[in-house]
Amino acid sequence: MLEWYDAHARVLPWRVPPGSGEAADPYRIWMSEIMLQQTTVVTVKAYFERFTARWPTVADLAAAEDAEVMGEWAGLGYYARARNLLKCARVVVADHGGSFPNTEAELLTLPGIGPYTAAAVASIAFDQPAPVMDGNIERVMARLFAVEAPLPGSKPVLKAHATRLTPAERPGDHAQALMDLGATICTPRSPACGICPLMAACFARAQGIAADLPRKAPKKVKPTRLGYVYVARRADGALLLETRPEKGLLGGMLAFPTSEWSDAPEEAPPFEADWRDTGVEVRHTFTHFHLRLTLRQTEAPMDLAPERGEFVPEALFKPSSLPTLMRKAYDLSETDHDPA
DNA sequence: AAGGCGGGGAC
DNA sequence: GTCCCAGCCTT
Repeated sequence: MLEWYDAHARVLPWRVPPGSGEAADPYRIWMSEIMLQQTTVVTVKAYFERFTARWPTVADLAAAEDAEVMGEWAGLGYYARARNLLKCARVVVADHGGSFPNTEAELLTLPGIGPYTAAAVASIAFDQPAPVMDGNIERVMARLFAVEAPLPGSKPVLKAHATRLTPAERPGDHAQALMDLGATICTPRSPACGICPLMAACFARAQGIAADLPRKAPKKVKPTRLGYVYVARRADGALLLETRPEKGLLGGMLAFPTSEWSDAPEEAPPFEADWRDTGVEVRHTFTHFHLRLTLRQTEAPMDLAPERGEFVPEALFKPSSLPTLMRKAYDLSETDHDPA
């Protein structure tokens, strides 16, 4: 596995090339692992570059304003990660002298760091033989040992296989090798068994069932929820926006006011006005439901003091600081701005 | 143990 | 449209 990795390791912004002798920066490894949770490498790259350029050290990040970090994270999703990222940076500075702890057990106590991330940081940044388990490695183990029991019940068996294979030497490169393999060869559909370095050892390949593994429990159907979203613009271009509550969907993110989201939502405009029915529907799909928001718009008087949210001057408003649902509403709203 | 929690790309 | 992704937290 390590020979294959030395020859084929992907070049990634947070990765130290194998054999370079360079030490990995725990801050950068941690940052990349948080961003990579349930998120593809392609998506993460640009965010990782922006974050590390703006905040080069954990102390820089710990000193940042909450709104700056949430705005920079906008579009990446799973916003609890951004809130925990900042919490974690502040704990590392306040309680660990600005250096990440170097054991799996200590890392596991930090906000936003669970079993996967603790093992990944311990092995990649600190060269400790902590067995790393993620979706890629689960799939590789299920195929390598032809585990036919469905996920998530089979997780303990897959973890046992991964633990047994974790070497004392270069455990971080071993873990990254398995993840690279899962991402490029042992893919969910149409695995490229013909060029796989583990071809000779793989039981699923021998049985011709590689593409059928891992089996998974059937998923639930996503319901559709409805609602209204209210875009109010003043003559000077300022937009009415609010910061959503810390907990829950899009927590801590900038947003246009909306009604409740349900089967039969009631209108809930942020202030009394002649709200135009634009005839536009904003469609978006979250992890567990589809959403359709009817777009309402109005011109707000300059002297209005809203009870919800506040008017953000045009010069201070960055569309890129909105989560994608709200960015869609902004792009679909009728204005003189260029949707491109 | 189960459910909440984003978004984009591949098919 | 569905499935998947370097998962974590709450209940």
